[in-house]
Amino acid sequence: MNIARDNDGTVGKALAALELVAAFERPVRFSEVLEHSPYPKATLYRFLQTLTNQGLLQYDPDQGVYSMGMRLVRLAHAAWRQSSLAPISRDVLDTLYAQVGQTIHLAQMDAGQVLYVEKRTAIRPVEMFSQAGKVGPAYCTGVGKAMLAYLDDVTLEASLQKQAFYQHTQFTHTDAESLKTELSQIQAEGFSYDREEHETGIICIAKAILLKGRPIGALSITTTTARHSFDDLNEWKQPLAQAVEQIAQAAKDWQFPTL
Amino acid sequence: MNIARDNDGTVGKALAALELVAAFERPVRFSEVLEHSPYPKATLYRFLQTLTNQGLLQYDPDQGVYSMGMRLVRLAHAAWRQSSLAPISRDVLDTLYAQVGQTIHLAQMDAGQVLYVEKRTAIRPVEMFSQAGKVGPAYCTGVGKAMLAYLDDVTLEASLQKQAFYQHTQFTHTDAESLKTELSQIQAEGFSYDREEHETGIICIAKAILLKGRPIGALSITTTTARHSFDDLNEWKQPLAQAVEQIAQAAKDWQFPTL
DNA sequence: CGATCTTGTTTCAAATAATGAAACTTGATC
DNA sequence: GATCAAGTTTCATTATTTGAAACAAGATCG
Repeated sequence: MNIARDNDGTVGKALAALELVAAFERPVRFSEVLEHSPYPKATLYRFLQTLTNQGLLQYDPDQGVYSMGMRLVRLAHAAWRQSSLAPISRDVLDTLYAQVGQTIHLAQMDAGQVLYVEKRTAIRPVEMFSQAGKVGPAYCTGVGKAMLAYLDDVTLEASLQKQAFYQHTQFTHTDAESLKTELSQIQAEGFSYDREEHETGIICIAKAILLKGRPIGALSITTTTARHSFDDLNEWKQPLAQAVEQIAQAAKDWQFPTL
Repeated sequence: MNIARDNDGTVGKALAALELVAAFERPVRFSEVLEHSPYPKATLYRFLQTLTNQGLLQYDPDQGVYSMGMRLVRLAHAAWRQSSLAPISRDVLDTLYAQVGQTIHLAQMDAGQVLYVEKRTAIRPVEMFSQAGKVGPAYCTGVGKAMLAYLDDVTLEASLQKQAFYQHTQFTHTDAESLKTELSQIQAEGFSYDREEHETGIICIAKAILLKGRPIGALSITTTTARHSFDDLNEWKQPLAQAVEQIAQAAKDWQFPTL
């Protein structure tokens, strides 16, 4: 519809408070949240109390700290099952994993960011950034760029606004222009690559999953420079494309809600 | 600090509307939600709009249906990481699984129900929200009874009120009294059993994870009557107890060295 | 040992947002 | 082209939220 501003009344503000707590990634005192909050003391206090009552937060009286509530996990389970690509992609991912034996990620777009919804880990898992439910940047990941490449102009601009363009490595895109140039190439080629743009030594090949021409997700095969060269990535083009096609087909049959 | 009623204003009501959608377990039309809703048309309409704006719901204009939003998955990831037992239990579960080779569940209590936060199976080692986030009844599962057995009287009564006592099988407890009797035994013995109370042919042994005398979770080893007898379950007592002890220890140490 | 600071909680009148019956729009159906 | 169902908007009324300030409860200090 329009820009997701604070026109959502009390609910929007309460959720913003919830995000404040989430951002800490650890249990927090009331005063800590207050420091980072735009709301006055009493207001924030009541928000946290309401959220706790509702099970969206947990309060530990011993330590006097708030942490994220388990009700979210229950709700997320419903979300994951009914509107992520993950459940319908299960078998396809298993097959693809059996074929390539590398780490596989299935991701979707969420608020300009990449949201990982499913994963298959390599036999010897390299300890790296990613888990289902985890979010990552779009501008410097294979799956992120794959999806960006197929967005319509309006949505793309909105998404680009949200990119941090933080230079994680020497290969990271640091501005929208150079990223856009690559997005054109990706659309032309149909495949997207992460050439150590997010983490040194980590590379991947990715491909967008399209429904009615719009990207509903992306699939990637990840490896390390220690084990494979950039050229090696192309050997997975065929199985990757096939898996993407199968998921797209399944999504079509499932009448998956478009973003 | 009292019964979680509607004293949570707008936020509580909006979340109730979200639960309405979640309960369908599939994308729903506005009118379908309305039928099950205590709110008038216009009110519910605005709730769904707000929730959609906030990414807690997704709206598919083509089909005119609402489904659960991906923002929940993102938030749940934070909850799962920072306040579930799952992350700190990882290694312990791996070890236990290697020892017994049976399906393992790690659960916590949430609103009188059992919330599964982690699982190990032979087929798929890492499944996040597909299995984690699932809820089950407390009165007829091994993990549920294990936790109930250690609740204080007040909390226990509140939890018992929420049990459905639906007779899943011929072995299911159908009233609070018979359940209470078993809870005493469980507390005395330290172990809890599911003797086909939830599903015919499925049995398990479970043990509560205690912190300061209070149950913070439970761990179970599940098998089938086809493969094992009730007596066989006791062979896992030792490794199960050890795993529970290790998780309890990890939870204790996890008390944050306040920054 | 009382004073002072820090952190968390409650109060209450004013400001704001939520409410819901009813009217309206849209699109499908006969 | 009339009828019906589903979804959306309006607007005066009502109820909730708001936040400065006062208050309580520990800590820490002189």
